[in-house]
Amino acid sequence: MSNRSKTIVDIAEELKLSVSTVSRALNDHPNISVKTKDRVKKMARKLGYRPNALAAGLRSNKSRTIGLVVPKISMFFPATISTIIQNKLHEVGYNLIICQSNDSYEQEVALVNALYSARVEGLAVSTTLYTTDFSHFDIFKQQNIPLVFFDRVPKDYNVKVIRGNDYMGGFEATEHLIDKGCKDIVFIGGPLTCSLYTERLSGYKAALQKHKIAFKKSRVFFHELTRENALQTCEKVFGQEPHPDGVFATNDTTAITILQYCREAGIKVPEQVKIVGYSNDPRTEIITPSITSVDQYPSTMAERIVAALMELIQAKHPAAYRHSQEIIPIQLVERDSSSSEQKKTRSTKK
Amino acid sequence: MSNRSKTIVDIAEELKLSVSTVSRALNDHPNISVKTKDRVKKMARKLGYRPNALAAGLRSNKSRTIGLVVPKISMFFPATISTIIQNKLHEVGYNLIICQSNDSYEQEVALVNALYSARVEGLAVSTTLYTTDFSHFDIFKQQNIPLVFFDRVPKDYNVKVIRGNDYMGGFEATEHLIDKGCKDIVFIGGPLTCSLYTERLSGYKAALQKHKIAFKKSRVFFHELTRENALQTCEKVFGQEPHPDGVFATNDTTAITILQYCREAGIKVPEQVKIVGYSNDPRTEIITPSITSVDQYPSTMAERIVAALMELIQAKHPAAYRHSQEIIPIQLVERDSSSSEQKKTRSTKK
DNA sequence: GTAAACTTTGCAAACGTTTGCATAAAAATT
DNA sequence: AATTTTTATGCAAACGTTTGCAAAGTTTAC
Repeated sequence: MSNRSKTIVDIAEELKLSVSTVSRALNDHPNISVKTKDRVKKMARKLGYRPNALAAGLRSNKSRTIGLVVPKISMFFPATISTIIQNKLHEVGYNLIICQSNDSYEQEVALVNALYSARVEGLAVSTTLYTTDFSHFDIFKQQNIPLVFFDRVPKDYNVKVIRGNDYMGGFEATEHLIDKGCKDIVFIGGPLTCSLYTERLSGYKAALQKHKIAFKKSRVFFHELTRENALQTCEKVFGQEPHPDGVFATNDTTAITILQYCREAGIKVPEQVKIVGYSNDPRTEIITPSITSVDQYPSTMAERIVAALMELIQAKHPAAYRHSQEIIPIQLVERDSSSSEQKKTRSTKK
Repeated sequence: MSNRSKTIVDIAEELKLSVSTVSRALNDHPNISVKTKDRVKKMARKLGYRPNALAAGLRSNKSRTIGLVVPKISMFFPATISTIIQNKLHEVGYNLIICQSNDSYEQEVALVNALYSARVEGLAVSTTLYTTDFSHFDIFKQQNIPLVFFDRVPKDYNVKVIRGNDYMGGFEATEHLIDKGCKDIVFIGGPLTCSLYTERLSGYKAALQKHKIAFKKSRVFFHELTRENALQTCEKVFGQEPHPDGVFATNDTTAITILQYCREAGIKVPEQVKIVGYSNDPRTEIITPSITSVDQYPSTMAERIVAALMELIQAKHPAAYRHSQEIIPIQLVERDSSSSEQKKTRSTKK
């Protein structure tokens, strides 16, 4: 019993055709007659033929595969982006290899190398918090393989970038708090090695300045935006008077943690302190009081990423496209955590 | 300027060695002297050599890649599973291709074929809600490629299965409601084509029976467990008297929706109706009142999946392992939505 | 000093495709 | 009827590795 899996050679022999004809027939090459195509396809089905993508990729240098590297696929924003990218790519016949760096630089390097080794035709990346050396991507630039950075993007690396308007996000979030009456606003950001947080910080500063509020170094904090770190910062911030009257947390996990801390500590939100988060994680809508957050339109971003990759893959003179920046607008979603109205019966969103 | 990327042939020429020696040197084959290995590796670095996984995979029939198919990577449970699988596989030098079927049977078939075409060395699958024909997996069985189903698993397809104890989950959730005083418990499940829901339903029925509560057909509902469908069911259930005093929702999105509906409609949870969800989605802990849910230990499951794949890959006589079932225990996590105590000051979990 | 054993390297085929070029056959043009 | 054009097919090399086998070189054993 021949357990060996069938190849186009088997089809060719069975039909007394050459392998080249079979190959072309299966790929719907225009030079092959309809009759032959039918015969070949029928025989392929009969023999249970399965194409070997490795062989095809090796020979043609086209793997029909895209690589995606994100910090963590279980976080809301990257998860949403990944979902949509995958679906869009599937529509155009590309496979996606999703990888997560776990915010480890070493893992990112390893993954990028592995993806190159797999000869992906394009790469989309949101870097770790600590990636400042981008030389592991050089090979992609050298070989002219489409390379798109999104969300967390390099600061000084000439490449295609698609990112949210983090400056505006920071600005609007802060100004919103000011509009609602805050005068003493804490900023909690991730490490400044990461593009996102420098931008959001700039926006924060600009809003303060516009409204003639002094920037105080003691009111800004930087650390990985985990629950544990957020709690520590809460201890510092609320451990001594005067309490701030507003907190701008640059991710939603942090915003949620602060809200819970305040609830526990008997600090009323939004009456005593108002909170704004970032990313519009579904949890912000569910918690009580619901949390104002900055929506980054992940689906728009994902669509743009796929579009950019496809453009670059099809481009004849690719170099031209490579160094542009696309900025996706953001939108502040106002909820109860920053409300200035009298508290009224809470209403769930329809 | 030679832009062509370097191969082991280039290294061999440079060093006046044969390609076979170079290949073996790079793979740390024991027959190669340490001295040669060093020379080869140094030269590889110098030339900027990058291995071609397609070529290696083609020749050796070992792609060092695993495929994963889940319904949707942005949902809590599959996202968590994917994250851990990816990390575990990375540790042992395997790549992972994550795919989502979007609960479409056609897409599942297409993805499975693509993964076979990519010659993955193993496949882990959680099926769509509607997969009842599993013939697209036959090729993996025929070719003896490790195949592991998890969570949503086939009912009549002889294969390795790792799943949560959904029967017990259904039983404990229901019994818990009964213990808390419920006598009229609504069950909301997904389509019965999916293994999960038949099991959970059996558990529900068993708990009713044990406590001598009659099973009423009018109190069970089946539909895709989306927010929209949950709202419709709410209309039916709460649109007429008598209201049930308990609801067992077999996923957390549904549980959350019901809670919000009740809040809106002025039905007090848990006083008038108690709610239990399924999966222990982080949102259940955050919402007020927090929702009792069944934890499925996704990390344990993910670890078992990877372990099973690795065992199967290394197995000499693979057939033996193939048809076993592993059942991961579940745990009911009690929260406020099913509490029978007097309402007291709400306390956030530490 | 010769045989046996071991270590290290090389030869060449193989993996399953794709593709440039040549060619045969058929159709269209003169 | 001869020539050109078009259509359909085949030949053979190539993609970059891995690997069974042979062989050369070195060490060990008697």
